[in-house]
Amino acid sequence: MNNIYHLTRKQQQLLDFIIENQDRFPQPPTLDELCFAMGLKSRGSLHKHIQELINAGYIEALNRKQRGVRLTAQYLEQNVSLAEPEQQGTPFVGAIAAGTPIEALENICYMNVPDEIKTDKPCYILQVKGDSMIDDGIFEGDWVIIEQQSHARNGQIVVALIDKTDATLKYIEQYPHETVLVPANKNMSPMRFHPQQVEIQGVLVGQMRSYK
Amino acid sequence: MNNIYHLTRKQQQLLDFIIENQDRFPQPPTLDELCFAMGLKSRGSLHKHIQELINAGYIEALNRKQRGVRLTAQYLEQNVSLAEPEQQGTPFVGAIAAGTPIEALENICYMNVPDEIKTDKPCYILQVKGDSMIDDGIFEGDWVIIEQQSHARNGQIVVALIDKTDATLKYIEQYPHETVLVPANKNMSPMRFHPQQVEIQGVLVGQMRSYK
DNA sequence: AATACTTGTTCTCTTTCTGTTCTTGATATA
DNA sequence: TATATCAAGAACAGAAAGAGAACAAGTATT
Repeated sequence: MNNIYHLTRKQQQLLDFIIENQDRFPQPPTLDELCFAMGLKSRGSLHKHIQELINAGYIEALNRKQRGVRLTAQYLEQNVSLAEPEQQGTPFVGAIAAGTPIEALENICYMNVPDEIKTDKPCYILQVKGDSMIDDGIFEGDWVIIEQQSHARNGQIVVALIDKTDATLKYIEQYPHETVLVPANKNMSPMRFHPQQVEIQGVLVGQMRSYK
Repeated sequence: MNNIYHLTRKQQQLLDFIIENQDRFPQPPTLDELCFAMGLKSRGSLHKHIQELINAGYIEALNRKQRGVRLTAQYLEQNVSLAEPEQQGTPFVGAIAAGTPIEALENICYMNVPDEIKTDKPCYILQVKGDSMIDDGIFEGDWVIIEQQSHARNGQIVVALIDKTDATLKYIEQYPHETVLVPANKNMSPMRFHPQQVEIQGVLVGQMRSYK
């Protein structure tokens, strides 16, 4: 599978198509099916491309076997290794303040957050406005890393959306008949809501601050 | 790829364009596509420039093959190696506590700290023991990112080595006849030293914490 | 097992696309 | 003025791509 083998446009296009649609076919497609799917009228034309992809090592030789168009094992390996380092980082989506909805950034940017302060699951970053969590060492301007999830355990710090309008970062205590959001600020009081009023948008997993 | 070939303005411009827009083309662009993208009307004009870039070693020779304009493998390598100088991350070297020297880790590990909480200059990471900076939101177990330097401005938070034995993280105030290290903890008092006793090992530029 | 059907393979022919070369003229640069 | 740089366009040759026919090997049906 040396890359001295340069694919032509159509060959690349065909390869992309096969890769993207490999799940769509319960079994590997016939040439005719592939033709139809790609808008070609002649198997012969397609076959030439297939042959080149075989030579290039992307798909297995089909040797007259029917429904033989399948990607090479080697290629699949190579492909996952290529696909992995696509991590562009954790999205920094906006600012969160007590009492107002999340201010979304017009253009999301991505930060390279170390694994130590995030999780394997989808995370996003918010910048903190206000000082409702100041006693816990979360200050105005800090970034918080939030794991996206819709439930939480009591005592966790969560991003909570209240009445579908106001987002806030608070400790959460959930009881059958009420949900309490507790700030970490001795000048502020816990807020009590009906459980239906509060929607959890994520759980705090990390925090960071710049002193520059 | 010797630079004895000095590129003309237009050639350089073309090269820059290709480099910047290589993601925009799903496949290497044809001369026509490049013409259109650059606002030219004639392939012939473009071709001469391409030819020079080939001679200069930036672009693969296309030898009548219709596989479009693609950058040389050598050039790409050289380019990424220039752009990303093997950043293995910021070294996490140990823990810092008030009153004892830095506990060095036996094997240093590296973290991928985002640019937002470090600087361009050499930085390292310490884990905080104790609560001498608790009023400033730096808690036990937090990581602090330190820019390595031997001087600081008054009011900055520094890693200070006292009498060449004890390292500590404190605010610093330097006067001609004494240096004061101020904790951010209302239960602790500022400590006063002769300037010779205190050696600055770095300045705080960032902090991060895990809630996992 | 014999049959018809499906599907992969090979071939030729044709059309379209794309890199290459030239010539001409315009504009800048020394 | 002389020179280098650049753009435009025409013309050409080779490459890429598609259509279709004919064949052969596999698969399904009876």
